[in-house]
Amino acid sequence: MTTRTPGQGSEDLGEQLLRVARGLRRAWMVDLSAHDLSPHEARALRVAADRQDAPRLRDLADALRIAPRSVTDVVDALEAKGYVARQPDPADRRASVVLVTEAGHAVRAAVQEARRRTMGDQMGALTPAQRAALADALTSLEGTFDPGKRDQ
Amino acid sequence: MTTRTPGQGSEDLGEQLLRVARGLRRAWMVDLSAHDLSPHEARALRVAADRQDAPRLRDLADALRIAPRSVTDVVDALEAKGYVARQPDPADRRASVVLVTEAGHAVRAAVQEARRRTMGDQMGALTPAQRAALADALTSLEGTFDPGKRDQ
DNA sequence: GCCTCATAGTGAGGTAACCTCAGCATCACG
DNA sequence: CGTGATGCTGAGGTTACCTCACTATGAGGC
Repeated sequence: MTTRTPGQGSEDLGEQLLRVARGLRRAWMVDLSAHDLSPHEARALRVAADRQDAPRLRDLADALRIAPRSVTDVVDALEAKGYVARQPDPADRRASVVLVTEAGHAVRAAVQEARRRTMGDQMGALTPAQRAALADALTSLEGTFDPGKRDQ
Repeated sequence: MTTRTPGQGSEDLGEQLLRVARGLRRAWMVDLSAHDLSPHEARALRVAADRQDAPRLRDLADALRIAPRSVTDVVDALEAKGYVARQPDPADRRASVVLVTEAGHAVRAAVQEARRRTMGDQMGALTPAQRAALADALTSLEGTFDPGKRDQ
């Protein structure tokens, strides 16, 4: 907590990490807006596309970490764009499941490709050794968080 | 972009970085909400406190990267809490400068200390070598962004 | 079978944090 | 000393969340 101690250095390091993350996120949002998707819409689309059994709205709420009510709007938006369709859940007549349409799979693939390319561009600035060291440090940092946080 | 590629690996690495950043940010917001400050309010307070010449609202807008109109509300909030005071700019009667009050300096110090401690806790999970490697990689990554982005 | 309680989704309405546009006061300059 | 730029703010809109209340179901106890 004094002069050039870990305390001070850590603060800077954390800020730097946040700054870099902001840059990555900004680039990501540019990719998304090119496909006219909000971050939540993209994540919902991804979750729905990645499961073999179509998720209920409730499942999306959990995955996106937002209130169930809010998922209704996200799915409404995706449905309006023709990327998903609601289908009654055969196992529970209260529930709906979210099916990804052909168009939905297409944009989801396009967005993923854009993301891959953008991230590749940025991470390409690192040497393999740097990438390995970064991964190592990030993995250690992830251990400091509440382990009950699922995401992406 | 080839076989066991940076392409795929980079995407994961970027996601991991974003995930870690999300954890840091979450902890930061907890610190902030303990002092009843929004992120923008905290940043505005910091900018105003760090300059020796009190900034105009316009300067805060630039520092926070939000529209000038939006700064009015941020400063309104800080003023309502007694942390800053508007003062007419002696050099330009159109403008106001933002002065940090005693109470403002106090919370700003408290928040900074909390941030330092929180970040120290998280970064403390790393060995000095990991910290150095992380800083090195982050510095390289920062170089890939548009260099015209000032912040914090 | 029926009653009760929990759960899935949504309508209504609220809030926070942005934005743009218009307007006023003031500045800077030819 | 007019003309156009600049600093701030009122009015009002958007987005992305939220809670609360409601309907339709499901599921367990008896």
